[in-house]
Amino acid sequence: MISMTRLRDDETARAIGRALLAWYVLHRRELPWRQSLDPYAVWVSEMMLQQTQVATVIPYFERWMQRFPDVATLAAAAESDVLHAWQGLGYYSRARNLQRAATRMVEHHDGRVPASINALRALPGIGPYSAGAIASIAYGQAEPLVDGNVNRVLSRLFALRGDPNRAPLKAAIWDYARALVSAAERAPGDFNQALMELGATVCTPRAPRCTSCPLAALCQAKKLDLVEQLPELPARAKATPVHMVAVVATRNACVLVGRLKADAPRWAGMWLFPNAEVKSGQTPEAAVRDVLFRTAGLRGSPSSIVCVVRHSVTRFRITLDAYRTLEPSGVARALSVAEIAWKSPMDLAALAMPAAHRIIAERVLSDSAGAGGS
DNA sequence: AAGGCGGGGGT
DNA sequence: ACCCCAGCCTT
Repeated sequence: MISMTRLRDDETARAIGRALLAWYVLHRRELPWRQSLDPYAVWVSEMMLQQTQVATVIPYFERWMQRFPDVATLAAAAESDVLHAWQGLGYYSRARNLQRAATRMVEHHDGRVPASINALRALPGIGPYSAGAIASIAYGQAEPLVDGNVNRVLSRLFALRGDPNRAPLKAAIWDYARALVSAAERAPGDFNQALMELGATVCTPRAPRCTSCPLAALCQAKKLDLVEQLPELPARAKATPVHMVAVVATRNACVLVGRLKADAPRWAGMWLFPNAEVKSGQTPEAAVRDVLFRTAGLRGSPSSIVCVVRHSVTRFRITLDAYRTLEPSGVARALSVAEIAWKSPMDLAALAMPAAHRIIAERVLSDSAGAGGS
């Protein structure tokens, strides 16, 4: 492998920069957030791209920029609007952090996205990666960044053994990234984007396209036939199956939904159908009755299945059975939620719901439209 | 249906 | 320096 001391003042770093930038000019994808270097747009796109792929992000980004075109608009927005705009992207703390950071920018940074790494790092939701991305892409500073793509590209390029997400290799990769971006000082933002673009489109996790790679001649993993072995990421734990039920309680052509409390561990402030895990030894029907009573104080039993939603989140593979419960008895009260409401299926569209519950809501709407039309 | 991917925050 | 996080896409 090429040592850091060699790389720092070596022609190798400049050769890598030249080859990568020449490739990037020809192969960069035209993406909405690349049309301007507005720091706000760069920041929003980076937050959206953190755990979500480019193709998914594009329509969200465009809607977001229409709805919240600048820091001040975002800071002043209602949280429910922010969550609604983020709905479907997942990991909703990203959206809440975005708005919290916007508020701080209004209070402490003259309503602008700060440029210094330290000021960026102090903002909620901005860690080492995002700070480097904003500083280099939006402000042209020679700051490094390391994400999953960079881990993979540099692990291969320099044939680095070990887990890139753990010390000591983690620190070494940041050092390599810093040395490389410093050697590409004329265009640090483009260099960093080129590194990630290469990882996303050529130096892919599986079946990398080495024959199309501008760095193939310099790649130590290719030379040593280690491309498929690197990076050395640990195997993930297997997903745990979880069985859950959701209740679609109906009354007067409306359905019952609850808004989670602000301190809920996840989906805080969002709207969900009453739901609970089916504990071992418990029947789904019992789980439905139980959660309907504990959430809203209503008594009722499931009559039919609305739909079954299968989705995976982190290390859980969830099967969510949605049960229709007709005319439950009692007056709905917000017991374990911040607010409980009967909504017409059409009105559900205005609420911020996580993806699995949005699927149920869409099904409820299409069922009700079918019933009304027949 | 199963497997793969990831940056930030909290401890 | 860990561990955890409640999604989506590809195979």
